[in-house]
Amino acid sequence: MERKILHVDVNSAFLSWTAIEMLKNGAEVDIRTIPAIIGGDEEKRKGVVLAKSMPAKKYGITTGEPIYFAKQKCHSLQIYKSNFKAYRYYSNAMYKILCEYTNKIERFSIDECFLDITNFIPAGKTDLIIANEINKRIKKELGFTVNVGVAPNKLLAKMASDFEKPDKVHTLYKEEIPTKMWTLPVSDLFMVGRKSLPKLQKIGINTIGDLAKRKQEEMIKLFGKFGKVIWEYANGIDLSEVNSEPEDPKCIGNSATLPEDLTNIEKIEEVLLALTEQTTYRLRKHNLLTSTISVQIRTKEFKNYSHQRTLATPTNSTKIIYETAKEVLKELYKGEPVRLIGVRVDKLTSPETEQISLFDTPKNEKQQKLDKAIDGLKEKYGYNSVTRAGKMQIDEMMDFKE
DNA sequence: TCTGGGGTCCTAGGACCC
DNA sequence: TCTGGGGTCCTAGGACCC
Repeated sequence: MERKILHVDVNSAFLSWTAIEMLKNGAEVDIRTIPAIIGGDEEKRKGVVLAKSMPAKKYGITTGEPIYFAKQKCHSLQIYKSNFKAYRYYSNAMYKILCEYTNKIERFSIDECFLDITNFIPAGKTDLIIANEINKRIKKELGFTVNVGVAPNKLLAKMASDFEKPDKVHTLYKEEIPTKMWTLPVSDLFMVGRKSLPKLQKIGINTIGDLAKRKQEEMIKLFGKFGKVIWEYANGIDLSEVNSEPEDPKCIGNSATLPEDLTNIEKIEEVLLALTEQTTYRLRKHNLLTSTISVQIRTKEFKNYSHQRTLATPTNSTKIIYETAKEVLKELYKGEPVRLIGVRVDKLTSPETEQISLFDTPKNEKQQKLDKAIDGLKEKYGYNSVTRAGKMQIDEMMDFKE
């Protein structure tokens, strides 16, 4: 049986949400109607475009590019800060509306959802009618616009929602693939990015149709598993289910670009501590343990290095994870100026399924109690209410979200 | 010129085991 | 001097997504 899948995508999400938040607070201009972007702080070297208005898009401004470039493209460009608290609020409000249409719904990101409405289409209605209803209701009730893609699977629904924007509903049924999708440049295909585009062009693949018409074996030979995936996507094949069960994360990490390059190991360790505290706090909030700790650095020259270490016993202890991270950093760091530091925990497991290691060390109950107490205070009074000595400035330097 | 931060998945080489 | 094959796990790096 053919499925009925919708993909709902908020138009210029961060910018739209900032716009309605500003209007709510008495702003006179709607920043959706002028060349504007949401961006990081250039002075703190976080200056990239996170979202752009439609007028800004007309100047050729793209998401992810340095604000410095964006300004050169448009001298009157207005720049606004992100507001994740508001974004979460609007994301949840939208999700709540979408839940009225099906219970098979997946939050793909803060501003995108997949809905499987196959078994939830009332008599007399169609998938397209429901898509239009959703589009109108969100605009009316929440004040921002969305694109909705209507298709028999997730990939096609996502491709459809990416057609003309904003505030549009598009279908991409099987029979529409040749006319609506194969004519597009291959870079428009989901998963074809900056690096694979030139490789595809080199072998004469310029449109999604070019890719679809190749032999699958040829793509596998040239690109391995990735080749199989993009060949299937080009042919509109995607059997993946809309997954309504939020899964446990596979990894948790925090990283920060520093306002200035650091070479002083003590300073680098201070930042590492702040990052480790964020990461382990989130790890405990998920009620998970980790057994692999990795540290990442980015140099002044934008070279990335990482090292990791696997522990015999899973843990969520800030102390153990920080001590490990420090050791990993020591073997990683060769003295070059550091632009970014990151810490990440992998191989996450639930305490219930924890294997008792032969080499298990007695649990440090005192340390566990301390972590728990600090978490409680952060929960109650805000993340930055409790800071370890010597890292106050660092917390201010990094915008903690969540 | 300037280049965020949070993730997922894949690959390739090496260690180690049977 | 030469020297298997299959499997798992670990590590470092990278592509891609929003």
